[in-house]
Amino acid sequence: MKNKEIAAIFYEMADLLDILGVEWKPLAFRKAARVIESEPEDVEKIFRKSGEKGLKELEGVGDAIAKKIGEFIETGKVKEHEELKKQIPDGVESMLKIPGLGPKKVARLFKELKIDSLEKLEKLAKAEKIRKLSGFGEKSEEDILMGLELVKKGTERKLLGIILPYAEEIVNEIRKLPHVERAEVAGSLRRMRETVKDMDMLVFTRTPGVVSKAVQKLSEVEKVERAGDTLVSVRLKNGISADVRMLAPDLYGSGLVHFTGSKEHGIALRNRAIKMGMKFSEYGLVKGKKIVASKSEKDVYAALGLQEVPPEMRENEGEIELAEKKKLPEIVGYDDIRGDLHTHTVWSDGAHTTEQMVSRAVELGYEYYAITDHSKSDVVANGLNEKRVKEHMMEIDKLQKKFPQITLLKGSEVAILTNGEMDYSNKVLKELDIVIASIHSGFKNDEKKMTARMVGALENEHVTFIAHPTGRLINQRNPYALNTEKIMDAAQRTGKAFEINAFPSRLDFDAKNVHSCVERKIPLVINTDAHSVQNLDFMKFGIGQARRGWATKKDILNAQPLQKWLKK
DNA sequence: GCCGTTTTCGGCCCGACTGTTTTCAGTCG
Repeated sequence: MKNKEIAAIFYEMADLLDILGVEWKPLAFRKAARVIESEPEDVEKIFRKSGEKGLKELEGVGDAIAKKIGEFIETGKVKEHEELKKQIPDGVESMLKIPGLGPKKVARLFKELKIDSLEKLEKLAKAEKIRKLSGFGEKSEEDILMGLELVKKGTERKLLGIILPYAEEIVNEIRKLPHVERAEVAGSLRRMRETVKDMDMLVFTRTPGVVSKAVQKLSEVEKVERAGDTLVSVRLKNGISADVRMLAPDLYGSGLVHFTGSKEHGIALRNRAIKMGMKFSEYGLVKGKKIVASKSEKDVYAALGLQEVPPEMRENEGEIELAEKKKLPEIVGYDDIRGDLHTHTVWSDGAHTTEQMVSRAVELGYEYYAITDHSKSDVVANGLNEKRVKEHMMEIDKLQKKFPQITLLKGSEVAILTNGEMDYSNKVLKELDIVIASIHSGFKNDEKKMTARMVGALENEHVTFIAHPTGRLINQRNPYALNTEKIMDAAQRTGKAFEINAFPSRLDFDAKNVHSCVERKIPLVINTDAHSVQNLDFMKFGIGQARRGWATKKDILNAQPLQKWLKK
């Protein structure tokens, strides 16, 4: 799959063309890059099958770009890209990463001061040489030096599961401020993207100036970066930035639509408005001087002739076309999950007892709940041998009597060994209600071997589903070398399910793979993989990914009554 | 460079804030 590589080249070309001062072309390259990046089909496949003509079917891809894609597939290079790179040193391009420096300023720093590296930029900023350029001043130098620090610290995206609860806390603080009528989390957090760069929040008030000042004084604020009457940008104590936008209460709907994004979804909506003789911004859907819709999101979409699109689907990946035909899927809701099927206790590497975990499951209102500690070969996780499995089962039987309101399922997260066999014999597996198959060793196996291990597990009649199927850990570990097509084929053949693991650093399968499963009608389960009572609250992050992958209730086994899907 | 229910040429989403300006360009989301 070369889509990502090709997109990266076009993104880079756009940056380089920007620095050269070329107009509009960068826009076209970025658009094509975005389309290619999010295209589920392999563009190489498209090219091999139907040539440049096939590529041109893609939105934003015309003659020139189709030709470049073909060139990359054939030669591994794009000549124009190589030539651009010769004109602009890498160091110049990397200056774009500094907040406040865009293509115009970077071009001038390069041309007029011959700055071609971040080191040189730092040196000249410290030597107060940059302020001599017209349009730059003392503050510009300060900002550059601060920006350099940020770039050095790394600009890694933060985990949804860490940031969303924090953002919700802050929004709750804001709701308590005087003159605030409503406040909401917006942006990529509201769309439940697996990682986020910053927080967007919306505050609805009739006195934005007053609220702006109060927000700047919140205890979590470390530094105010920008402040106006409608927007406050702050850096919080945990190092993340937050944009707080103030709007009139009547603009609740248009404001939320605008600031929830995605950017691409927003652009598509605005273009649609223009075609309908209107204009759309956070200030409402407007015809001439008359506001047509602004109060609720539903109003705004309706006035555009669309069904209301759930935030998680707003990526301009076909949802608008479906909303137009009133055919949006009814995606799974945050209250639809009836039980968690992947949880740990102190019997292996969990922090809480079986009883503590079950009590919390009851509090969460689950109908059923599976206890699935690690199997014997996962020694570091204190995996259970056959004897302890039996003992744990007896404990679960006792707890079942104590908690009749919930159905307890005896399970295990069973390792798929490097030789492809399951860690317990079929005789043991047969005793279990839920058998999770997962890979915890031999991460470095090649694609063929790894795929075979997974397929083998899917073919075992006792296996219920595969946990965290790609093994990726966000920002820490890449997915296993794995042919996901082949394991999905095997799941289809055997009727087995895949997990959407809701653990913040996993979110595995991700939304893209979820979408493939939904299209192939492969069942899914959403689980927290909780290792503590608190972890059981991770469920919503998994549901978010399911919704991003357009999964409906009937695609998710544990959104359905137990007897509908559990054999035995 | 792409694209077409105002266009095969001439547009290309929209608005806020900052710094360096004396009215606005550049950057950001």
